[in-house]
Amino acid sequence: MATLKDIGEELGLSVATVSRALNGFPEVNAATRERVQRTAERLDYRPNRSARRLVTGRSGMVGMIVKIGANLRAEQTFMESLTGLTAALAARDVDLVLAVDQGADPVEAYARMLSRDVIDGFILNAPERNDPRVDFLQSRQVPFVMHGQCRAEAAYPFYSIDNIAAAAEAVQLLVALGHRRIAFLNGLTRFAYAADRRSGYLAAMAQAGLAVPSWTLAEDEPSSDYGYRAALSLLAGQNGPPPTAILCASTLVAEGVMAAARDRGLRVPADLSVIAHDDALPLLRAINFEPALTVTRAPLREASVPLANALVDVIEGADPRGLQTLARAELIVRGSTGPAPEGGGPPWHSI
Amino acid sequence: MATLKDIGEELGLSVATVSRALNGFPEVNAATRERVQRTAERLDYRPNRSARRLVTGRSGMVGMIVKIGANLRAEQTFMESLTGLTAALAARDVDLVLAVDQGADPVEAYARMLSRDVIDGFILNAPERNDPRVDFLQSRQVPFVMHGQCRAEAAYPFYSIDNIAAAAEAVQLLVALGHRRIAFLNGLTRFAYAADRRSGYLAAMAQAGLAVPSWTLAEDEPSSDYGYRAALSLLAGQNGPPPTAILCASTLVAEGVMAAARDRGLRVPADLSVIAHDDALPLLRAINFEPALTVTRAPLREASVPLANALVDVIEGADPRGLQTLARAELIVRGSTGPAPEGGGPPWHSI
DNA sequence: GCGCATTTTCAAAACGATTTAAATTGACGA
DNA sequence: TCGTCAATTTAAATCGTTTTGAAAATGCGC
Repeated sequence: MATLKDIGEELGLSVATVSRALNGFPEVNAATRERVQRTAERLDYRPNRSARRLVTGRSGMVGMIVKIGANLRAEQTFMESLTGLTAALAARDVDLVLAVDQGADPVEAYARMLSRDVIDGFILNAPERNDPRVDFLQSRQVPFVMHGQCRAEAAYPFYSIDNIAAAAEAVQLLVALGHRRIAFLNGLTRFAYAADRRSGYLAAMAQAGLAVPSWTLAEDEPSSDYGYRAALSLLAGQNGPPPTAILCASTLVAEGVMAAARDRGLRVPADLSVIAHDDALPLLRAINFEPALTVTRAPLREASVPLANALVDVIEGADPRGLQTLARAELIVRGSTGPAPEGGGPPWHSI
Repeated sequence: MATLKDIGEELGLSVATVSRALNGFPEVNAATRERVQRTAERLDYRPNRSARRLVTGRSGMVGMIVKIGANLRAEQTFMESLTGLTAALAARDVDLVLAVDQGADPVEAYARMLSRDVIDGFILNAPERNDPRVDFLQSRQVPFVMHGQCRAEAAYPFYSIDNIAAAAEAVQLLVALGHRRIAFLNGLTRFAYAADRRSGYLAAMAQAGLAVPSWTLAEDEPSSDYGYRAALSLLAGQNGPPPTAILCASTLVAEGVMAAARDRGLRVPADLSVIAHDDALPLLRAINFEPALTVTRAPLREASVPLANALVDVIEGADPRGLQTLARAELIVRGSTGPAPEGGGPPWHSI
């Protein structure tokens, strides 16, 4: 393996100059830099990370911890994130070290990884409200980037979509189509994304002057099964008149809802409109639904590059406040939403 | 952060002695070692990994590459492996670097990771027959450990279960129960595990003098859906008399088979015996089947510790031939297997 | 008390990068 | 000719460990 010394000897230069030339320092002669770069290329030079780390204190590795659960969805979205992240990090010359957490304590896995002393920073995902990992890492002064939370006062970099707006826009579309009874099969509100969507849904409903009885706002692990069961229960109308539109936490949930509608002999969108949030996972595509699914679309993979760059930047000392992105989900109207049947019927009453 | 020098100064010893004392070299006085260890403990000394690596030339990181596909099963088993592996590697002071491969070339992702020059070795899983990764890594002299293949002449460490024996034992159990028409819904035989099970199944059938028409030996991605469709087709008996027993590649496949039996009004095990191989994944447990599923059981997670240790050993220069484990699957007889109906009926004829 | 083997310890040299402080150029004006 | 200044380059220190070769300390037999 070629070293700086090898390059220096080859060209009759000191390692210091070679190091500077390769790291883009301004005080090196343009011609010299050119020669150094060419030789480095020819010798297939690659810096020894241990040596670099020994002196800079950085390792070029960031950590990510997977919280393992029984639900497939988390694994799927995790895989999708992973794919993009490893590529985006590699472009910044950083590797991803992975660990799996199966414990009860949410910060223990982070502490363990930190104690191994090879990590420059972390990528956090699936944040809960007041996520304890944030306090922990901040108290230890460990750089990290958050995927999925957008607290305005946050002192750390994040990338998230505007879940409040996404849910609100979905509701507004349905309201414009004449719907008055719009149910929401949300994700678990202990997670920030679901809590935000809940806010957006409630705000938009309130703005349209529509009541939201508690039984029309469900929450659960967003699975197809959940969508099916919850929709059946809603459409049975035991607690009140059934919704004319259902807003779904994910395309998986929508899949279940569509199945439930079919089983009850309802047509989509004539009898029931269905709209979902779409992470654009490859497995279950909204356009393949029958009818094609109306969604608020925000591809998960688009987060990879901003997240990777933000983390590397903040590790290199950048101001986190310049590294906070709040992306918008795109509303894509397809065949699963339509005008409310019979003018939408009467709205629900509050309980 | 305390260093060797700190400890040395505290005790009036040289760093060399301190280093030796902590690393268990025999030539250091027992009393000195004791003193050093106590001081190290007190100062909360932890070796600087970069410094150590700089001199040993190793990084303390091993790589693993996930082949991404559309099938959930791979992700699930991958997650299960990951959990155990990261823990087992951590016990040997090694971290796991992960990358995701979505390309067509099976070795490209390995080459890319190697070129980043931070990896001491690899963990390979899901080997195919004559897996090209083996040749590639051997030609580059990169240490690796293989999960799931057991070639006797292999010059690398591996951990695998005896898939030939597992399939054979399952067949033998069914034969002992009087079954003559035993179908096999195998996994994809381009993978080593499925090729081995196929051999075991065919050998055991031949030994029992039972014919195996080609349509009774299916292969596919082992999903519940595949089990359902394949079982329906088998039980319809278009190609010949239906099997009285079905051997399944996984519990997922068995789930589909059970559903198909139910839909055709067949009772398990009175009309149809079902047996599966069980990786003991947490999601779908064989005892929760109705009736409880007879299986050849080999928990995936039991591979983690042997794999991690074998890899670290071979990186440290151990002879790979001492690091090859062929584990046995445990045959667990539960309610889904029983005596063949009507004495098993006539065997199939060869085609 | 001496020589000699055996423990035990030490100083110094790696490892390969970054970075500080100093030295070397060459150009220019005085 | 000399000094000054800027532009480049360099030697050397540094990071914290492992390891080599040598030195010191110890124990033993005589």
